[in-house]
Amino acid sequence: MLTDNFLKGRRRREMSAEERAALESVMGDPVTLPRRRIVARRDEVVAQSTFLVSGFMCRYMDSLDGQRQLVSIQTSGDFVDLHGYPLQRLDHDVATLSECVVAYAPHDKLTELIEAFPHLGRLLWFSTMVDAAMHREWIFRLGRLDAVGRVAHMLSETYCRLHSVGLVKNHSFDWPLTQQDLGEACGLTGVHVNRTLRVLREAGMAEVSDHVVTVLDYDRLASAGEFDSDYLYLNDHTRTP
Amino acid sequence: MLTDNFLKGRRRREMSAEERAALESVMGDPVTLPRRRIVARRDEVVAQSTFLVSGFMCRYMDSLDGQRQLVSIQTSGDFVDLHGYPLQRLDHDVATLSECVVAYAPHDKLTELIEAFPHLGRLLWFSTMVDAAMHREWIFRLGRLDAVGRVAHMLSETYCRLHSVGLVKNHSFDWPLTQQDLGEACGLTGVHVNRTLRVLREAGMAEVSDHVVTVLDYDRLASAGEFDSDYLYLNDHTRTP
DNA sequence: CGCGATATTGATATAGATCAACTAATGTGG
DNA sequence: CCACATTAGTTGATCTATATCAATATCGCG
Repeated sequence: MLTDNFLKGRRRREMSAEERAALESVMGDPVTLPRRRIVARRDEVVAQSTFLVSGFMCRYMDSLDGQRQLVSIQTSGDFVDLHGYPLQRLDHDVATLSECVVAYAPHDKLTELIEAFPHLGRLLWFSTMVDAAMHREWIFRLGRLDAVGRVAHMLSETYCRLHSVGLVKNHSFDWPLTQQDLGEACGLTGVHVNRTLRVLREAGMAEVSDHVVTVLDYDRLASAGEFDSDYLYLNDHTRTP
Repeated sequence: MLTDNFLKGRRRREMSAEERAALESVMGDPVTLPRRRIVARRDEVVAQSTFLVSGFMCRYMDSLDGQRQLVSIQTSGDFVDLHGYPLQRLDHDVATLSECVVAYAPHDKLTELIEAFPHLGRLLWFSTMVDAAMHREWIFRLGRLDAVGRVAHMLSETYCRLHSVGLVKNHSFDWPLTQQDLGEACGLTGVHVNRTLRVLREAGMAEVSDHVVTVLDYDRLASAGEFDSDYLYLNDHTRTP
């Protein structure tokens, strides 16, 4: 089903078959989007939210001089702009990083869904709160870690998230971001990301090549990024990669 | 009433008298907390959330070498750790910055409240999504603004938030944070915050003295911080300070 | 084959950190 | 009420991580 990866591997995922069917029923047909496509713009009034079935998307904000700051990266199973449901209008832009399959959930149907299944409503709320927890971790990363720490933290986070939905094979996962993109997520220039990745590679922690990340030594990578996956609210089974 | 400032000045505040009374009824008696008191700790399982009636609180995370990063500042009318309701356990610490009056809302009562008043449930969700929008703006601030921009943005944000709940008088508001605290919010050292505040003061944009911030030229301050209050989701009446 | 995008490396510049000293305010115990 | 300790703020000198600028290399693709 389209929503198979929704909250997969997370604590509190307990969702009845009935609830899952109800959630699935509010989704429109799946749509394939090309890479680097803007999906929603800041200030836009939104009447539906995007569920990411597969691929990578991001949310970002641009500064006046055109510098871009990613504020989140979304992967398979994420309800990308569910934030737009209570907020009604977006405070950031949303775009694809790779080719993506998405399904749209109209907000009026979400309202019906939540009134019929209050517990499912709390799960949806929960999923947006995990996003907020990731935001907080990004604030910490930008405010208190140096370049090596930031990149190590970013890679550790992505590794754990993708592991929880079964998208890590042989310690590797697809990674459609350029070094420039990674810099825009970590508050660094593309050039410095390049040098930082070399440090991680030469230390035998992780390497990125050909749009695939391979985590060579998770413990040391996580340690370099002061990373602890607690804030992802994964369940015991998927928590340790 | 205790919750008078909840969502005050925000879009979508529409709350019926019945809803407001119901919200008020889940709050315990108000409690006064001293300044610099830790209220909740990371990893703690939480069974109640803290509503901030008056004063300043913060949420923060410490790095391994003891460096602190504030991830949010909470002011009167904020449901400080409502995030803990869907999440059940916290990913950060919570403390007071000034003497505070708070009221606690037990989570089991919140569940009853939301099932009885689904619309009120969406308002609570909305309030946590405004927090998430602020998190995103903090990510942008740390990732893309220089020291002057970060501090200008922080002061602009606080000015608008306090204005919306009526706590700005004569372009001034109480500000219990030290320069060190402000640095911990902006990813700067206390020393550099000092120099940065001097720049803002000498430019005639804002000054901080004796724990009071006075905004001398809001337009230039906001401009220096690339600040646009959209993400606070204020209504038309309170939006322009 | 050639062109735009991406990655890599080197040289130099700079914003902010760090270290250090001093001042001003605030509080506390004798 | 004063002596002294503690905390917060201020300023200067120096250091360093990362930005910036520049050049070259590589790769996928029309």
